[in-house]
Amino acid sequence: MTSLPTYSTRQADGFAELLLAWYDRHARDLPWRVPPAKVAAGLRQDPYLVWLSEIMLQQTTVSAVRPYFRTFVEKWPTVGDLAAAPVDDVMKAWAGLGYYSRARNLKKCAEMVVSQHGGRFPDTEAGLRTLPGIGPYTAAAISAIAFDRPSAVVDGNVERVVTRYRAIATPLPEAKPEIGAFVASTVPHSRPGDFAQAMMDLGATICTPKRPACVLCPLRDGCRALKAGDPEFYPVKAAKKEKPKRVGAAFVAVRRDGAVLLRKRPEKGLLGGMAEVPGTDWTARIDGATGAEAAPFRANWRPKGSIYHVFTHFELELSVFIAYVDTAPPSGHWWSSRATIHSEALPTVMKKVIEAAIEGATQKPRRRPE
DNA sequence: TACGCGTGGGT
DNA sequence: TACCCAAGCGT
Repeated sequence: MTSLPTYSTRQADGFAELLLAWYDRHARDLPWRVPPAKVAAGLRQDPYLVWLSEIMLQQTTVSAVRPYFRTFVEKWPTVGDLAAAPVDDVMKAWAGLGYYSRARNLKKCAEMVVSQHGGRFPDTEAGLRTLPGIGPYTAAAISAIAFDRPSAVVDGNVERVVTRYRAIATPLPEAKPEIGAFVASTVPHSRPGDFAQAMMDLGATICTPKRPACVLCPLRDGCRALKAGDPEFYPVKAAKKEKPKRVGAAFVAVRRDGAVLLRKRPEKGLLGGMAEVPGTDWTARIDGATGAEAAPFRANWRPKGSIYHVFTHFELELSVFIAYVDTAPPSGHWWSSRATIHSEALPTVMKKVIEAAIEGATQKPRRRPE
């Protein structure tokens, strides 16, 4: 059992004050945020909007989230609206944002808030942690931002800011407890929500992964990494694994009126519950079936080149085939018309496939290292 | 604990 | 180009 360093008030002295003063001048303007001046006037963000934005922002950039957040708030202005929505509608609205289990848990969570909490989010970290999709980070963020509690909010930005400020050379994720201890010792009992958001804004705009703008940083005087001359050295991370390559084939069946044949992927696992065109399994290159002979049914399949897509843990090359057929959909499949295809729950990789088949100037073979 | 889980943008 | 990265969670 290793003991964490205890941070005296003096070690973190001034940290929160300097950071908050900076935030008062430089807070980003974000649609899900109440600006510091309004927080000072007593305004709090709707916990539903804080939760929705935090789920969307998990491992996802602000620019990617903006349009989705707007759409969701328009479609489902309250947690009750979302709880009452068909899950397929939620998946369709989430399509393209990635990490689709977030969308399923979002829906489950909304239902639980309504059925078990009277339509109000729990206002403590422990209570929030009982809900699906809410982990340590998100529970702390909601409790601080929506409920004004002094939770230690630690995300990737905070990890970077703190490992630099304290010159913590322990690699992540091993360093997380030490980072958490520092944040817990530093978070102010006044303005904890602003403090959390200030840390994240600092990490996103000043204390960036590459070429941090230390000259503009409100914490530069106390930053040990800057003093040592190489802030970019931090945070130290464990080595990454190599991404395996997989291959497969995808078959775009098109009806005379332009409708495309779709089916639904299994609820669990990769792209769980999302729509796809029929295709082979995605296997290691060795014995992958990637030709027209692997088609799910007989038709005049014509090759339309291939598409390339990178997932978190593997690279995928799909050979694309197209055929014009006019039959009843096989069981479990459906025809999606030109009008509905754009609102299906199609992940980006499948949009690439359909694009290649239909718009398809055959994609120029991409050169990749073997 | 380590892995499975998307996507798009930056350098 | 080939990485790296982004407000993590569930198992």
